[in-house]
Amino acid sequence: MAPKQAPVRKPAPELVRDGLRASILAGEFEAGYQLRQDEVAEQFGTSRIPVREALRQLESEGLIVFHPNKGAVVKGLSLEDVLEMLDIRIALETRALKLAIPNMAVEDLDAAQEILDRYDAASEPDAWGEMNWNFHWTLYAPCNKSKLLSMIEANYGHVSRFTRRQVSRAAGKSRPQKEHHELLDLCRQGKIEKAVDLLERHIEQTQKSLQATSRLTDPAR
Amino acid sequence: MAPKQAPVRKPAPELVRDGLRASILAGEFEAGYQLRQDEVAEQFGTSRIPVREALRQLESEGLIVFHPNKGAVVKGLSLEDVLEMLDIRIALETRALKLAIPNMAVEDLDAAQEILDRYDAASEPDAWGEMNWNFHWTLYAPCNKSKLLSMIEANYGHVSRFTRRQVSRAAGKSRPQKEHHELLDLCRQGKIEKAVDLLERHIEQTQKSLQATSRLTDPAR
DNA sequence: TCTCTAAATATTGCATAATTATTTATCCGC
DNA sequence: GCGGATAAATAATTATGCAATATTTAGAGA
Repeated sequence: MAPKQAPVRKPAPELVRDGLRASILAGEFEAGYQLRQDEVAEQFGTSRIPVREALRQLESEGLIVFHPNKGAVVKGLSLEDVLEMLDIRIALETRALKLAIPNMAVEDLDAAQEILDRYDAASEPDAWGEMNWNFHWTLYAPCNKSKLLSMIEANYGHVSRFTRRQVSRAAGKSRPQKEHHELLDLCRQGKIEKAVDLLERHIEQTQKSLQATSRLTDPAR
Repeated sequence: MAPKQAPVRKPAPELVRDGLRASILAGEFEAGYQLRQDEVAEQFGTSRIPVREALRQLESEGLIVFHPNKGAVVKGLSLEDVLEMLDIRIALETRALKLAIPNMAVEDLDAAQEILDRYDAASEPDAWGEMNWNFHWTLYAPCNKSKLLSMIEANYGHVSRFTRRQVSRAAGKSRPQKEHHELLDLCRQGKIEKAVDLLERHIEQTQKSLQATSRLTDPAR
């Protein structure tokens, strides 16, 4: 039997879902934007049926909201919502870190170190976000818990959609980066409790930065 | 203007989704059971279109799995999967407890106490599960984080589908219940760190019980 | 009897069509 | 002009139908 490449044709609903999700997370739509079904259908070259299935999944993921008989709109998040998602980041990521540290290999630590070095060298704030996340992810991945990791990824995607530019600039680079180095050191030394505590404070710092910048942005609310 | 009751008719996909989810979580289907679209549609008195939307949502929730061109089956979980979900319980619930304790009112503590008293009096293991969860929930609810709480609820639903009978019987009543009393005391005294630590160990205990009973159940694997 | 193949059957996937709800436009009285 | 009712247009929702894929059954040959 020839090792025939499985002719995997992804079902339409999944293509639409993945495409829309990428667009939404990339910030291509503003909050409240209405996703018209025939429009999306035409864009993906299908009928509205697969589109509706995709939209329902994105609804379950919390990216859009369905209004009965009025369609789906891209979900907006309040400051409180984002702060809560940062609490969820703390919850999930501290657990992942705790489980990951005993499993960390030298390569994992080296990879994290390398990211930090590049981070140190980088000057444009726009690049910080991605490197920041790569570093965190490198620390969590060794926990080897696929569901936990995918929840972390999904939650971070939501958060970053709203904090992308704001936080990294506001918080600056030096303080978070200092904490990153400390965090990596603690991982190296296997100091689980201290590392977890630091990570918690590290993300709480993001909460504070966000609150501070938001207070500046809309002082009335 | 008359205070007319809004004639809110829930859309079909949501009815089907909620109905199927309840059935699955109640354990009415065994893992691997195929949910035929015609069958479900007839059961709910609709066509297959809303059913497909409901199934897609349940897929996103992790309750079923879609196999292209073969339909949807109720998802089964391995021991590792359930243990991982208990890790997620620890992650989410320790955070919720930490945030809840400063907000706990006397009524919250009294409600929790009352559940424990009824728990002490109950003799049938089948009732333990629900009371156990009511107690935990009462401790988390004051955190006032709706998304965190709904994640906790969803995750617990998945776990309990597989641990319902197994764990509560295997672990017995006395040890978990002793920990419940301790936990409530720590909440009363506002000892956040100690309470969180105890909760973590409490759920880890469930992991151990589960591993122990599973080792007894299928010794080969 | 067993196995392989092919027809029959069942089921999914998706497009089209019909229905229903909502929004927008138009008209009329004031 | 300004409401307010009515009609047209628009969009969402759901039903139906058909093609594609998978599964089962039946039959032929060893």
